[in-house]
Amino acid sequence: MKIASWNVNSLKVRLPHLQQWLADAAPDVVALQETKLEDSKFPVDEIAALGYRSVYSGQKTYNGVAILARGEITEVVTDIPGLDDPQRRILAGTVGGVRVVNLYVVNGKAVGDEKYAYKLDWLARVRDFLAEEIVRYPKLVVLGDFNICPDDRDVYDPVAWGEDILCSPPERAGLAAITALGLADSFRLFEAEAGHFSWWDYRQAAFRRNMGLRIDLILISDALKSLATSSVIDRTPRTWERPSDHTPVALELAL
DNA sequence: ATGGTCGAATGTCGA
Repeated sequence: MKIASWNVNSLKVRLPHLQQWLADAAPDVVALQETKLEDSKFPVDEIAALGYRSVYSGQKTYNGVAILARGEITEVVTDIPGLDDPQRRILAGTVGGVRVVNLYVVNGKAVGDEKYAYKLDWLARVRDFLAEEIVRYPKLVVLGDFNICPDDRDVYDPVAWGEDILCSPPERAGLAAITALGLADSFRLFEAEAGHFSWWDYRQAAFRRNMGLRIDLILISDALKSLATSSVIDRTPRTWERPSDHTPVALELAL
């Protein structure tokens, strides 16, 4: 089973890339972020034509998450229980016995900004939700755009970046509180080296210069760790014409 | 030193 995550930065603009990538990479499940589409405008038919079912929780202009899968997607959840949040940033579903939780974590703008406070609170709420999910669903995958670099290996210039947004200690602590539930950063099960990124700014020719960050993560529970056979970043779509600023990441499970 | 690029929208914000 191949499970992927991709922040498409507008599904309307990126639909051709998604169609191409589904055909090339043939994932069983894909979590999308920043679809920026109202549910009534989700391209269900175009995606069905490629053999995928869709569930989605969208909003106009901002945010929006979706899960596409070859199999049936059940037990869908679109909100953190108890959190009244109009921003569409979380979507959970069960596919082939695996619980998939798709996250579009708050960016936060800058350390100290009110959006930063919202980010830290949102992360804490997600942690509490996942603490319940992992009990109910031992085979748990939590993936998406985390908007946090796990450590300095995930930053092109960690000295220059310092403790700014996406790398501040409270953000990393928020992520650590989630991994401490028993959720491993699957990419690091296979690759220890620095310099592997999933996002590059559109400005300053950042992709060409590999000035990127690894902020798109696939976390897996202990029950799935022994089944993981690879976890990679697929840079190819970032080389295409008019790309998303993020490129897909993908996990292979022996399931 | 400061702004640089996209997307959605058509001002300007969010990333």
